[in-house]
Amino acid sequence: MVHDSPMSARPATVPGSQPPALEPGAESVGPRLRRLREAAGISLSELARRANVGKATLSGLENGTRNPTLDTLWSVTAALGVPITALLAGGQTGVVRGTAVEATLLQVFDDEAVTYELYRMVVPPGAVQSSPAHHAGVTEHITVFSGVLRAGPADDPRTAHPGEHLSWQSDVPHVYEAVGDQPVHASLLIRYPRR
Amino acid sequence: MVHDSPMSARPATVPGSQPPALEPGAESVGPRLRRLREAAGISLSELARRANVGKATLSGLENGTRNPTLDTLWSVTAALGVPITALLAGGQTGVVRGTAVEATLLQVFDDEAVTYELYRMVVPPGAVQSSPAHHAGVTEHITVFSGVLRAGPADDPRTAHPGEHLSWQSDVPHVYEAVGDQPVHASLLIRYPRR
DNA sequence: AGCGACCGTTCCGTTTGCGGAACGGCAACG
DNA sequence: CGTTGCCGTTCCGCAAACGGAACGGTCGCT
Repeated sequence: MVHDSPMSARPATVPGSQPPALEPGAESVGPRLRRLREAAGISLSELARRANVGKATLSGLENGTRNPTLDTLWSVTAALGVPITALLAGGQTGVVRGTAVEATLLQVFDDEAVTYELYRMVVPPGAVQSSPAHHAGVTEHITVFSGVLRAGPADDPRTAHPGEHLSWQSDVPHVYEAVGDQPVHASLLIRYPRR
Repeated sequence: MVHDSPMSARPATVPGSQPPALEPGAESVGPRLRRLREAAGISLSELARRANVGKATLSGLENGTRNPTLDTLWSVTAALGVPITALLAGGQTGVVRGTAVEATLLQVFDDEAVTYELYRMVVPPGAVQSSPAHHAGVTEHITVFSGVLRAGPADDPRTAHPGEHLSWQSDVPHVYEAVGDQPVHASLLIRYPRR
């Protein structure tokens, strides 16, 4: 079930989400494609030829007047020799904001009986983030990049310095807090055993 | 930051690249979407409702009988709260293959004085991967997803079960090995303090 | 100048992805 | 039982993305 995101706030997938025209990240696809093509030093016509797509398609894609098909994206990025994520990454990662932390969803792993969500987390100094209990069996794993983090179960938090690791069962309320006046950068891995 | 990707080489952009039907990675989008949706614990109809797409679209998408529009992909992944790359990634990231392990570079973090490389690692059973010493100060952090891993300094490896964590100083030769006959899936975080 | 090659855009008929409305299947109720 | 509710699939008219063929513009060359 909707494994609650770490900060309990869902990424605002507003129920009545009505994309008015184009998605936020979509409009950047055109410019990005154009830059990639020009970096490869080939013309629009040439790329269209190599990718086996129409020049009209490519033109419209670069100018943002078309809503390309996945096939088209595969063809174009393959012909450019870049991963398809080069056009799509970064724009719309799931960002979760709590009162004190900001976490960006980087990857989701689905293994046989477990789902892992990997976040990149920043905890600014001067505030404490409390997070309610998750479902039973959920564990969190943090590796600190920089700063000093105090985190864990609300009644028994622990401290980690850069390069160190923390993990705990998150079926109880837990907290995150930056120690000192430096923000904490860390990776957060949440493990959800599939019920 | 411009962390040069480890494999900056162009993937050969075959001149006569003629994609016959569907691209190699495209066929995996359907199953991946289905698993993400089921991991979120919601029905097809429910996801269609939240994403403002037709059930027909979603059904066809999961079964691989449609060639979705970028708009559709944005809507669906946004409603799931995952980055769009969760459906598309994996095709062309930097893959590092050793004699026994295969690691996919997911992210590079450059913080003030440290660089982190985050890998997704698979260790097949029946072989031992030896890795030479890195520079001083380099540490490795592993979280096991599935399988049982035995890894660490060559003279003192330790064992980790699913959900458990290992870390060690990797300035000495170290090893990775799957215990039992199941492959090990894990995340590997390597920390390089900037000299 | 004229000519040819190529550029990127626009027009247009065909193809196809799109959402809405059915459909059958299944489980939970009265 | 019949009814209700939701599931996932299939049918279908419509909007739109598609490739091919024009188009005007800008270079080199004769």
